Amino acid sequence: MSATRRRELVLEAATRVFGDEGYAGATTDKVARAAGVSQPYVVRIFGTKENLFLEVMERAGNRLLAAFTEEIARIDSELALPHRLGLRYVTMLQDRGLVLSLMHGFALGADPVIGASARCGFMNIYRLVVNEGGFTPAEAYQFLAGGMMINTMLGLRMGDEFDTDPDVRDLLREAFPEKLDVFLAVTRSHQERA
Amino acid sequence: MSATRRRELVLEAATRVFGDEGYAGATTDKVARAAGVSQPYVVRIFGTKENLFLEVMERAGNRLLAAFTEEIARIDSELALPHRLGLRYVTMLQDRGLVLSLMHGFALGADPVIGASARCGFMNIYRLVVNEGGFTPAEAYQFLAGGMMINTMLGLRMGDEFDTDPDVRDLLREAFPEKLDVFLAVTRSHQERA
DNA sequence: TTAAGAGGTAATCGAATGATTACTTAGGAC
DNA sequence: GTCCTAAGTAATCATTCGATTACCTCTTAA
Repeated sequence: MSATRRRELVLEAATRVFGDEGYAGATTDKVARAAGVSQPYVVRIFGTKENLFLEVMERAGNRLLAAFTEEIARIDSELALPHRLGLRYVTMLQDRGLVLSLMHGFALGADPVIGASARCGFMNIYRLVVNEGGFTPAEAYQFLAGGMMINTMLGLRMGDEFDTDPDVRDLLREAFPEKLDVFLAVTRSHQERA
Repeated sequence: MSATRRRELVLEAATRVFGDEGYAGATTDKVARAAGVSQPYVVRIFGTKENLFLEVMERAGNRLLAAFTEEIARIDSELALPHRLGLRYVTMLQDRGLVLSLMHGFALGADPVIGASARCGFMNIYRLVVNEGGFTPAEAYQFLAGGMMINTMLGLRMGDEFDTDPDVRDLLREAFPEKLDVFLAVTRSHQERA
């Protein structure tokens, strides 16, 4: 297999593993197993585990930027842009580990190199919705806050309790006023992992 | 020193360490050093590192519940309750690592034991503001989303860029419309750690 | 035919880490 | 005084993990 294709497969696997276990909790061996290659090869492709995580975060940030950019460019919709971006974000939860890897990175701001990259990635989203999407800072804040709440619901696997706790049901219905089915489907697909 | 007092000191130290490094990234040795005791003693007090983290999360959740409960009981204020709870939350950021430890736990929902505890702690807050604070589910959602956004700004150490990036300034002014000074003070006190 | 380079792995190493064991010390109770 | 218990540590162990080294195996071009 070509090196670039293999590299992409490893990045996808790493995204899932880092999303589940976090930076410190994940191991290069778990990533290698998930990608179907040997552990030394993962290290050889990316140099260090830290480098691999940085690439995972960068890739995730770029995917979000690309999706939002595409949505901003759409004109064949009567829905308001914040609403459309929110729907688009929920759709992206199906890309397993994508936003969870970012969330783990967002909690590691104390790390000099990971923190700097995470701050940069976050602000790129902010700048996009303000500069290209025409959001006011207040609108951008509200949009991002909703995103962080969705991240938390995903990270907590809150969907696992949807059927057992009526309060969870109420909360998730607020967090996902339209695409609750998508979130619950994502939850179920994550459960199959274990 | 009495065992209970020592135990409390270790819990405080562990809260800071787990807040900075996360569950997997933290080590019992770092906690021990921060608490001024030996590593085996930390293990002996709490049995396992996982147990220690669970106690840190539980303690943090209880502190939040206590503060919100107290604020809900206050009647000598003309401010709306969501507003007062938000101010109270920002005040609690001064307790170093408290909310960051929770945030790390919120990203570990895939872990069977940590995840269950984290979900429980989160829903306890939700239930409090709904049942005791009289919030509608929509109000509770908005309140919690703001909290998750604040957690993210703290985890990212976004305050470090307040002076260098005007977009960061705009965003933080939205996230902390009143107590921005408190957040920036917390940021600075965290920097002194390194 | 063969040499060379790309894609990949097995074996292994050193450091870090959670946990265990055995030991030490201080302070009452009798 | 001495015994006993609670508080605490030094030494150490087994495992795990990231990284390194040496090697293997195709394909391809001269």
